[in-house]
Amino acid sequence: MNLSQTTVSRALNGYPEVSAETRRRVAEMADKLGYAPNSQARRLATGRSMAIGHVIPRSIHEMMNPIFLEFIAGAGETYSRHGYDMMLSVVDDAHEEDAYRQIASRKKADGVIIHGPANDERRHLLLKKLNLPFVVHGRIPGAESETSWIDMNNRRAFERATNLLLDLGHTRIALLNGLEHMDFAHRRRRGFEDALAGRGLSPDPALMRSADMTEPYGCENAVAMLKGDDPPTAFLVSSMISAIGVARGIGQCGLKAGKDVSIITHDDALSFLPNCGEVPIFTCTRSSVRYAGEKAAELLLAMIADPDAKPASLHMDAELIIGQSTGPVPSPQNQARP
Amino acid sequence: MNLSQTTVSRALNGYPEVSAETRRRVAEMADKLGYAPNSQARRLATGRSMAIGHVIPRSIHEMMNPIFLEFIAGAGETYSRHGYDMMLSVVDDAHEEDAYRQIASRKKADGVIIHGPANDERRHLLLKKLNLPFVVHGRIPGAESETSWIDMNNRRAFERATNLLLDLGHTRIALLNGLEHMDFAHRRRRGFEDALAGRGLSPDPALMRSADMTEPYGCENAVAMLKGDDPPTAFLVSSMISAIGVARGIGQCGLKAGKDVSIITHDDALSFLPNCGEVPIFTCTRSSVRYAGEKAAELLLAMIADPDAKPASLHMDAELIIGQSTGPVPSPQNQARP
DNA sequence: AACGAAATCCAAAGCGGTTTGGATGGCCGA
DNA sequence: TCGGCCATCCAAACCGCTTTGGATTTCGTT
Repeated sequence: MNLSQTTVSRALNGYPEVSAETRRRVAEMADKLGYAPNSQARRLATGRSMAIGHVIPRSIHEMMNPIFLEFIAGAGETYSRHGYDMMLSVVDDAHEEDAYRQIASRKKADGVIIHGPANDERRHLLLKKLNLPFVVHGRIPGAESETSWIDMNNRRAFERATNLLLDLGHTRIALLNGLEHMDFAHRRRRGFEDALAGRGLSPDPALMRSADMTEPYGCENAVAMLKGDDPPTAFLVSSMISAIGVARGIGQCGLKAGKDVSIITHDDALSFLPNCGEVPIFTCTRSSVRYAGEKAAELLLAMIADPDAKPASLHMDAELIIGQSTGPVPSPQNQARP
Repeated sequence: MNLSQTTVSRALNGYPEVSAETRRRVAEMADKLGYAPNSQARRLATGRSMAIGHVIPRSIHEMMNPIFLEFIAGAGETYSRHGYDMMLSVVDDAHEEDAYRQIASRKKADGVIIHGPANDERRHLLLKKLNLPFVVHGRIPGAESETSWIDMNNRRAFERATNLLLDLGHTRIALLNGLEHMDFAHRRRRGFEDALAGRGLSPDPALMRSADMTEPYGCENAVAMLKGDDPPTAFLVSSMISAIGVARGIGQCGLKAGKDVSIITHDDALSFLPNCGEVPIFTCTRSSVRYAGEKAAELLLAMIADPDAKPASLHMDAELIIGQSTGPVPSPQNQARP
């Protein structure tokens, strides 16, 4: 070859100061030799780490679940399409701040994604101080205009779902929500309450729960409520997984979902829990969390490419899809009781 | 301060050639200034990337599911405890090889984990050629002794589970397996068949399925089989998620799981699908995939620390846990039919 | 009191790229 | 024929750390 390091670098990186012929030769050689620039060296020289960080606390919370993975899968595709790496840090809850500080001071990533913002979120303040670009998956209450985020309209989705149940004649509607110190769950609850208020109804605390969205959570609470006096005729559930539990609970009580008791769940469109077919099993509000991951990544990469741009955000509406799990409220005399 | 770069580096990295007093001063200063060595520079200088790669194909396969995430969570903890980063690459199926090549040639990671080995696995050959340390989660048939791996005893687990069902009097046992071109599913099937053979029974192809382990997969096949002639009295299922589907299907047929029809499932101990309590919902073979992740990471880090060490492996046995979903085979006259 | 070993610390040379500021040569118009 | 302008290519500086090989100081010994 007998070419300088400069020329090789320029040829490989597509700079114009190199002839087409030379570029071809370089590419050919690199291919034959299996050469690719050492990424550490390149990162050091350019000052960009070409990586996006995701720090996830170790605790077994809602996030550490398939929804999170699906988001990651979406984001990961976008990253690799743009030549970025994805860096995951699984840390002790107490060291979450440290993790961000390390990413910033050691320049481990060019930006991060904030997962699962809480009602009293503070991570964004730290990240601003650290001057680390970030995008929020969800929204930070009170900081909507000064941060970049992507979120679905949780309030509206649950308002619409509740209205559907009300239209079907249900008035005793139970809400099995996620942890309400998380922003998304908080909004869903507001949507639920707003819809009830719109019909002059007030929510019954006995029919509202907030916890990690496991399967048994759905089952146990469904059974408890259905066996209580004045049981609900419908359930509004925050996750497919819990909804499956609710369905099981309904079955345990000798009732039939979609007939004796209605269910509407939120469906994150998880790959291993398909809820489709001609008539999906569950009536649901659906929003692909994988798509959210893709978009969040795009947003973040754009921010990194143009640091002076204003914060951007994407607000998506969930679809309301009718499935087999909803029906009109049964007339009292037909209403089976355990 | 007025200390040389050399001294600072040594102080921070715990080398002995620096006095305790100086080390203290350096640490203090670093803390006050929020200084931490740039990781790219360090990686370049040391030649070690201090990262472990996980490449996951984009396709929606069994891996891209909560089980994978749980493994990741376990491994991630171990990594961060040892100062390693975790690098995830989500790539197009066709580019999986490229991804490994890049990791090796650009020195993006010091080692990788192979997920979901197939019956005709080849990735390990490439990695050997690339001289990239790796650990297999699962086993590569025919390469057990020359690779490092961690696996549960799939064959034995399903053999024991099948024997339990046989002991309860079941002879019509259905197997809803994962994709059998994957090693783990292949082994589970062998366990199932071995147990049957041990009692002089031969498996009925009409009662065996192999597919992605979704919820509907469980439900649809359970319904189809139960409505067929000569239906099974028990199901052996490869995943909790599908098992939930099976339970739903059984309910749809007007039968009761654990009474009319038995279910044993494999339980990966996923956080959002707890199957415990005094008497777990499902009788299961259980093995924590999160623990597997921790151990795999430890194995790999050890390999990296001592490249000359022989391949090591960890073979774990699953627990067989009795839950509510199994019972003796119902006598023919009591056997409800849809 | 002189000497060698041990304890500390430092200057400078990598690590493997990117980028800056020129050098070189071919081709054009005057 | 010659100066000027591109089009190409190159030498060297730099990115921020680790590590090598020495220099300097301290201290126990004889």
